[in-house]
Amino acid sequence: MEMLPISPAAALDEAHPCFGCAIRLVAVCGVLNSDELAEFKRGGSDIERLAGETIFFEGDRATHVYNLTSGALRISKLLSDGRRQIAGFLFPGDFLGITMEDEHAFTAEAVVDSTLCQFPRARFDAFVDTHPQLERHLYAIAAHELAAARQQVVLLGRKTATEKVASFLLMLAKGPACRMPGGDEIFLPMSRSDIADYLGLRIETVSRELSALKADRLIQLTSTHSVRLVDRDRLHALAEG
Amino acid sequence: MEMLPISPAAALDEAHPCFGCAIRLVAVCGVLNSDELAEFKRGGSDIERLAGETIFFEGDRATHVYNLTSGALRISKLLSDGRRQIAGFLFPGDFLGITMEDEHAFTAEAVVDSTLCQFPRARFDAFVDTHPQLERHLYAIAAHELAAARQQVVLLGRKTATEKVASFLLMLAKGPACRMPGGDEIFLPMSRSDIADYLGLRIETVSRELSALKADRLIQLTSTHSVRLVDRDRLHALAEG
DNA sequence: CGAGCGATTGATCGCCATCAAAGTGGGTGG
DNA sequence: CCACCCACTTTGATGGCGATCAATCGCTCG
Repeated sequence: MEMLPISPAAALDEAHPCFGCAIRLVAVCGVLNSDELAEFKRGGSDIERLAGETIFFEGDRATHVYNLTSGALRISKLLSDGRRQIAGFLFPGDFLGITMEDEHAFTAEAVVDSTLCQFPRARFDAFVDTHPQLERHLYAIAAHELAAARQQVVLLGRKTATEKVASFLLMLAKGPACRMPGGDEIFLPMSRSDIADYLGLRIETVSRELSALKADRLIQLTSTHSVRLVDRDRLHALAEG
Repeated sequence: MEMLPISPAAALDEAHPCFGCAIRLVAVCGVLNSDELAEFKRGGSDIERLAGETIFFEGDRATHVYNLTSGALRISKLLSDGRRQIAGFLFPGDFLGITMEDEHAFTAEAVVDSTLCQFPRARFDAFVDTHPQLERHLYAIAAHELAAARQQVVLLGRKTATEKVASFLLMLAKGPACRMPGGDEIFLPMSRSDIADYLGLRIETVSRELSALKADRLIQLTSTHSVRLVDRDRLHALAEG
């Protein structure tokens, strides 16, 4: 997910409800000025979810929209026999709730302890109606998510297990959310099971592919939840077939 | 793809450039009134593409947006070794060109002889800026495409070949574009190769699965490009695992 | 230190890909 | 009008990648 074009937000007074919000500059609210932001924020509330807890289930009425402020989420869908597909991960600054349907088509859960900024959908829609730049921004967000979803379609439809895992690591490395302080190390907040269900594989296969990349000196497994990318060029070559 | 909520468009004078446009009521331009539509149309032009011809290639600069007026399109991506994934099909009324990038990420080609309404992107964007209801509509379109792409993610990541083919047939049956005059028959404008590349399968597998569904009396293959859905309930049961 | 869960590694299986060949149908030219 | 051609589709035989079944490892927490 790339940085969206954002109009510069004004500095906020310390008393402003969004003062100190780590994601204000990249999130959907980043296009609002100080007064607009204050009005916007009054319509919402902060909520927390521990790792594994649910924001909403598929089939739930889509009563709210959300902005992820810290942590990580997964959006997933279950088939009747328990097979699960994860359609995406969300990181701080990401917007949750793009839909035109009454009911959510996917379940949203916290991958790790997370905090969100929550808004009733009706109020959010009304606010958007009066702020065209927000409407524009929402369209840009939807377009980005569409591009990401179609990339995942290519990955799932035509890539091998090795290519899938290499692509996944490079995708995380590209976004700012999973980069670790040092240079080439990335943080994997999600479990092997989450990775497998995102890539359309089983956990054993993910584990084997990671081990194989390690054996080939393309990566180092610095811990179960962190990976160092040793040779990005060869990783890219692998990822694109 | 479901019908979007459309404000009723006024009847058009016979001299109006969009008079007789078969898709005006469902397309992106459907939210415009007669005068707006005339202004909109002046910025665009009609183009034709024969079956197999390209609208744009992945990597091309995204200079235009399009509205499909007749025929069918596929949007696809090639891996370096020639593997192809089709990310979606477009039918009359569908909008082509949702992207925030300079370059198209996918190739768009005509599945059958097609006609499109073409607009320079800059002019289109300017027009959208002055017509908020159009912006809204674009957002709704993007949200729908996102939902469709994520459905395809689930299909590609977790469904079996049988489930994929059953889901595909039901998807086409749901949209109005492929329904044939009679009740349960649907028209498949695309080749087996297109179907295979959409479902992440090979053409032999698609053919075998269709034959198996026929043998099980769930469908009839009325011709290579048409299928009669005999037992939708069992088809649904198959499609959802 | 032991329990328990997630991750890794190993052995075997099955679905779908691949390789191969025959069938089908639409279009062209004789 | 008919015969041929070529591309697409269907059907058949075999193989490989990733799933499944199974066992061990290793970390965290009580």
